[in-house]
This record gives sequence, structure tokens and C-alpha cells, in this order.
Amino acid sequence: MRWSKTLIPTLKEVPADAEVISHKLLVRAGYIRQISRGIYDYFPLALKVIRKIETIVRQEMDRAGAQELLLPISSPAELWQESGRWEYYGKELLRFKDRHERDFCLGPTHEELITDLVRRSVRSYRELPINLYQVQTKFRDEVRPRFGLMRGREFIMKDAYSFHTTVEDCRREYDNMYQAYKRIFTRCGLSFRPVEADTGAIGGSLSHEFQVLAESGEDAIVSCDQCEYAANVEKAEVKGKPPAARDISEELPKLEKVATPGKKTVPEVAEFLKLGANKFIKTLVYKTDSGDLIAALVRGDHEINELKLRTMLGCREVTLADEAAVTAATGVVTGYIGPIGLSLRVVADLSVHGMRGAVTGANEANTHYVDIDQERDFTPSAFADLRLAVAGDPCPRCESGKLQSHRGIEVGQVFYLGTKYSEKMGATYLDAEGREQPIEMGCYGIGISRMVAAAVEQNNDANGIIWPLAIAPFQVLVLPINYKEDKLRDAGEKLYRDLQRAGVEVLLDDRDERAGVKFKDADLVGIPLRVTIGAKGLDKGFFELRSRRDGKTEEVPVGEAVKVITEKIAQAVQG
RNA sequence: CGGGGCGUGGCGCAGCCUGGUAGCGCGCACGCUUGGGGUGCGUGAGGUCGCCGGUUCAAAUCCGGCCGCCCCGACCA
Repeated sequence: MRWSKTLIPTLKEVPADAEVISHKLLVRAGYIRQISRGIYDYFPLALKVIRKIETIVRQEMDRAGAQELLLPISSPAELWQESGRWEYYGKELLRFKDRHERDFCLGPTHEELITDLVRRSVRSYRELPINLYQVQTKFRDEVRPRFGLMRGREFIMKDAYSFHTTVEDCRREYDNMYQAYKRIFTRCGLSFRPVEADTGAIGGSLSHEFQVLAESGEDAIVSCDQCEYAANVEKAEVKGKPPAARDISEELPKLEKVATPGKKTVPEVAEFLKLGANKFIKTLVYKTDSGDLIAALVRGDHEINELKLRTMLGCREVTLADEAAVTAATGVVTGYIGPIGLSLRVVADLSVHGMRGAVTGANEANTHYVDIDQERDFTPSAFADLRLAVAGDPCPRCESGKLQSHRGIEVGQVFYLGTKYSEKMGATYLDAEGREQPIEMGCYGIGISRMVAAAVEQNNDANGIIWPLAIAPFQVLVLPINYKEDKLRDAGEKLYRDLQRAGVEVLLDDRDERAGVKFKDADLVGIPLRVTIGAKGLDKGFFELRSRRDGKTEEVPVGEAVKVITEKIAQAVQG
């Protein structure tokens, strides 16, 4: 393509509403423009990148045995009512009515539609397994869209759903998809890590996320420095230690109350009593979705993982209770709550088990207990792994490993769903004995538009974007320095034609702009290879071939340019 | 939803406190100039100052309401 005929509205100034680097660069380099919060236009270059990613995704999905189809973006409420998600999904589901006042929504994901499709078209075990996928726009009315393409409300996603007769076969497909995903992200040139994940609103019991490692990532993940274990912190298990053995002869100090006027938080009381936060038992009162208040205990230097708490309590939601509710239920102001003599149900993290010499609120204002011996002074209704994993924690899988923490951008997720949707929606098949059975399901998503942002987060410098070759909008930029000079223009036009003929994806900067402008735009836009055609070089019979990534420039004889470039591309695609 | 910030030509901003002619840089158009990292000079076009209402002789500026956008939190495949 010709630059002069392509809409690439580059900007000199950083847009005021962009925060992360990918958002800034994609806007500045003329790839995207915001139309409303979390909703963007994709300019021609952005669409090229998206198409490149989609192509890789399609090739690997097809190779893995999946088939592509296309489901509608809007769907009637009835299907969502069947699965229960019309209520469950809440405000994130964008709803509207048609002219007949019938309820509809824009699909945030497509389990309902695909399950409906399969139940109406698959009858026999002979037709299974099957894996169906689509690449399509999704809409989620996110509470807080942000960071450009990283968390949009409208975004492009590849979603696949597989259907099986047995759990084993479904697990086999899960692994098949896991491997396909590794190939996809590798081919796209991303540095990523698969991690164990929570299943969230989709449901199911086994899941991995594919996280692109980047500082700006919204997800915190931990990984073992010795073994393969890696998990989203939401999910990361914490290995509990059994309480230290008791020395019978040891004289334990008695439980005692101390005045802690006005000191409410762990850091405040710790400072006041000159004790480490790890001597504290933090008591947090949560409200469950059924309205119950429960107290959750965790060691003072740790944080409660609300997901673990929710899972343990078997409820959909837990929120920190507000102060008024806490005081109404316990008669104590927050900050001085403690498990000893508390009227609420108490659950405790393993870190609290067997604590001695501990400090916690005494359930009376401005007072804390000190020298608590957990086993002597109180017994929670249950101990469980309830805290957030942190860097330095022992690995839950291997003997000697320690966890490290990273930030990641979730670009893909695979789920084992089981029969959650098939049972609710009556998606069944007849087995060899003629009995009706619910279909086992898995689902597998990739955030295509988010991958664009993730790729830029991982591949940029002070001058702009540096696309991995596999997903770059063009492989080569041909840049004649002065388009008014016939010699340079002709050489540029010829190379452009020759490269196209050789199957290279090439953009020709045929604008009558000064060299500096073209160079700046070239760096910003991030095409991996640049051929600079200047008078000095051309007189000596060569072009300059420059790598956007490392800035290295080599002189290539005019006659060999196409060969050198095609070789370089072939080599990069392979490697 | 809670907290904070912002809304003035296409983009980035000043002006607002202390009411009276709407300004700067970039970009854009034209001319000359320059021609290997955003060239220089000149001329020019382009703005209901987010919207509605109020105060006032007079509102970008003061007051009220609403809308939009950004950040933090809650939320989230």
C-alpha cells in the first residue's frame, strides 16, 4: 500500500486521556481513536494487525480440529434466562428492547447461544466431540473500561466451545486447546505465561489463563522459581504450616487487655505496641450475598483473598461490611473487633492457626488483647487457605521453590465447564445404549483486540511501536528520502513493485515530506523492516536496510534487496 | 456507585481566582525556502468556550443542574 493513500493520522502530541503506553502509541501512531469510553475506531493499520492475529488464531484453531462458525451479536433474553445469567450477569450485560418490547442483550460471551445451537443440531454420541469457534465483537458494559484496547467495553474475541461425551475427552480437548494457545501466542511473538486461574462468572472447575508479562498488566500473578507452577494471585494456593509443637513445660503469658486509644489499623496498633504486623490477627467482617455477617481472620501482615473466602463460604459475593452494620451486629466499633467472645461466625486463614503471643481487638472500644494463644483462647469454626499469596511464599507444588510475583495481561483463557450449561439448557445426546446424557463442555477465549495492546506494551521504545514481524501491519516500509527526486522515487517504486511481486507485505512512503518527518512516522508506526533509499547510497548502488527493533542498518546492493529481505522475513517467521 | 481531576478551533494547552475585544504552540491551506531524524519565513481558514438554566447592562469567567471524558477504589473470563 501507499502511505499517501492510506489513512494514518499520526499525532505529534500525546493524547491527554491516555495512560498506558500502548494506548498512547496506538493513538499517536494512527491505529485507533476513542469514540466513547471503552469503544474505539480501528484505522486501517490497526485492522491489518487484527487480521494478522486472527489469521494465526484461525490457522491454529483449524489445525487443532476446531471449526469456525458465526453466532449473532444480539440474542433474546430467553436464552439467558434459561442459564440463569440474565439475572446473574448484572449490569455488565448490555440490554435493550426491540420494537415489540422484547428483551435482548449484546453478547458478552456466547455459552448460551452455542449451547442452544448444539442442543438443536446434535443428537447422537456419534456426532461428538465437536469444537466450534468464532471471531467476533463482544460487548461488556464494564464498570471501568480503561487503558485503551486493554479493557474495552466493545472488543474482538475468539471464543471456542467444545462438546464431549465424557469428562476424559473434554480434558483431552482442554489440553489440546492449551497447546494450540501456546502455539498461537508464540507465533504472535508475545512473551507469555500460562497460569492457573479462577473460573469466575463463566463457571466450571478447571481453568488456565495465558498472561502476557507486562508491568502495566492488570493481573497479579505468581510463579515458582523452581518448578512450572504459576497462578493468578486470585487463585494461587498458599501452603499452610501446621502449628509448632507445644512445649508443655513452657509458661505462656496470660491473656491481657491493653488500652490502645484511637489506634485502629494494624499498622497503627503495631507502631503503638512496638510489635511487628505478623504478631497481629486481623479481623475483617464480611457480608455475604445472603446478608449474613461473618468474621474472617488473617495474620496482620497478610491480606484476605476474597475469592477464596467466597469459595469457602459457598457464596457468590462477599463484601466488606460497612461500619454501621458491624457495630449494629457486634456492639463494637470497627478497629477493635477480635475473635475472642465475638458473636459472629468466625473463619480463619491457616496463618492464624496456632499463633501465640498474638494481638487482636478485644471487642471493646480502644482496647486490644495481647499475648493471645490461639489454641487456648479461641477456636474459629474453620481454618482454611484464605489469604492472598505473596512473593516469597513457599511453592504449593514443589519442595524448595519460592513464589515470585509479576504483572500480566490476560490474553486468553481456557475453561473446563463440565455440564453446567448443558444441564440447565437441556443440551443432551443419546449414548450407545440410547440413554440421554448431558454434554460435557469446555470453552476457550482469546482477546484479539487486547492482544494488540499487549503486543505494544511488550514491544516499544521511546520512538514508538516495534511490532513483532508476525503481526505487524506491514513487514517492510520502503522509504525514499525525497520523493521529488526522480531517481529516488523510481527506485522506490520499483522496489515496492518487486517486493509485492515477491509476496512481501510492503508499505511505500510516497509522501512528499521531509526525511525527518518520514523517519519519525516510521519509528512511531513500528514496521519491523525499513528500506531507506537515499541519493548517497543509490549512487553507490545500495539501499539501507534497517531493523526497527535494534536500529541496526546494513547496506544492501540494489539488485539483491528483494532476495535479502525475503530471506530475512523467512528466517524471522521460522525463528 | 464512592473519592479526585478535566471539558476553550483537528491535537496539546493558556485565559476563569479579579465578568467587558477568545489567545498560544502544533496541525491544516497557499506561496517562497529547505531537502538524511518533526526546516525556516510569510499569508490564511478554522471556535454556539460540553449542554441547559440563573445572576448581571454584560458570562469562557460567578451560581445551580445535567452530560461527557480521565485517574484511584469497588467490579471483571
